[in-house]
Amino acid sequence: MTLDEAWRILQERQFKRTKNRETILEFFSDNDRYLTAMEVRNFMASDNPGISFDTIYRNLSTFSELGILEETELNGERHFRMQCDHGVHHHHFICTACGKTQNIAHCPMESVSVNLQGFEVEGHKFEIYGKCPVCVE
Amino acid sequence: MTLDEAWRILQERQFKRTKNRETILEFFSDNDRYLTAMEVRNFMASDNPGISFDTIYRNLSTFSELGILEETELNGERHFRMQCDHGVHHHHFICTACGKTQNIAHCPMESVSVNLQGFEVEGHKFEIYGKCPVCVE
DNA sequence: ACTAGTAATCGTAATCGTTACTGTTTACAC
DNA sequence: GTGTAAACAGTAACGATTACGATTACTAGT
Repeated sequence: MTLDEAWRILQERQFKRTKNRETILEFFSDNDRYLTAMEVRNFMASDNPGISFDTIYRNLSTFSELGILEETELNGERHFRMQCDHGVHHHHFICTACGKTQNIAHCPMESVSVNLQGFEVEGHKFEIYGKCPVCVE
Repeated sequence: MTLDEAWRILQERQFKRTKNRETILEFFSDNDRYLTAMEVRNFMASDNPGISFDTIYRNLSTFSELGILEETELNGERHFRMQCDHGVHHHHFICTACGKTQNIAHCPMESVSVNLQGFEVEGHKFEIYGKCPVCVE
């Protein structure tokens, strides 16, 4: 997901172009990994110390709903990253040290349907956790 | 995991047999599904209204560490259930309405190693969410 | 450009789930 | 029974998230 694509989506849905949204999107665009709300806040605080939690969480949730960001939960904390691969279904290896991800093309759902007659599947989560080559020492 | 097995593990490790632990374990034994700390608390409050959060979370964490309970995180809340299948590796379908689970024998890790040279894998999570046959309407 | 209307924001407080602290009580070995 | 460490109750603190009233700023329409 590029910045241009993100803004196109926002404009289509009549969301306004504000300085805060620009800053948030640039931050995600420059950091290709999972980030917490607090990391976003700390980054934004450098040129806007009074930034509100309301603003951050509201925008992160909006971006996530629009498919601009993808979201996961690690250790009880929401993490966000720029949507990758233009919405093609995929999973992630996630580095527990730096948040960097590696795409996993294989989706396990193809192999499990046999077990689930009568069940209504709404979603699934497949994530691998560990250290990326940079963080492994 | 039966009550007897749980108590055997606890006695091996010198944990004391207390009324609170009995109540907690019975609750999990009688409810074959994922439960929250709050559900445990509400159940215990019926005969012990002054039950402390400390007691509940400490015991749930202990049981989880000992492999008596298994634990997952759903919507930012820790959920616990009695360990099933005697520790054999497996995954779950989890009903988002009632917390009931269905075992998934297939583990996707067998199919992904090719992507992860140089990565140090520490763990993984594969869960399917939806409605069980009882909760589907 | 000006203004109105509404979306977005700030500042702060409230909420939720969880963890931590301090005496007091209890289980269990001797 | 007695001693001792574990477990507990009661409560406060904590971190992440959500909510709210008042203010500001985008954008469309004139």
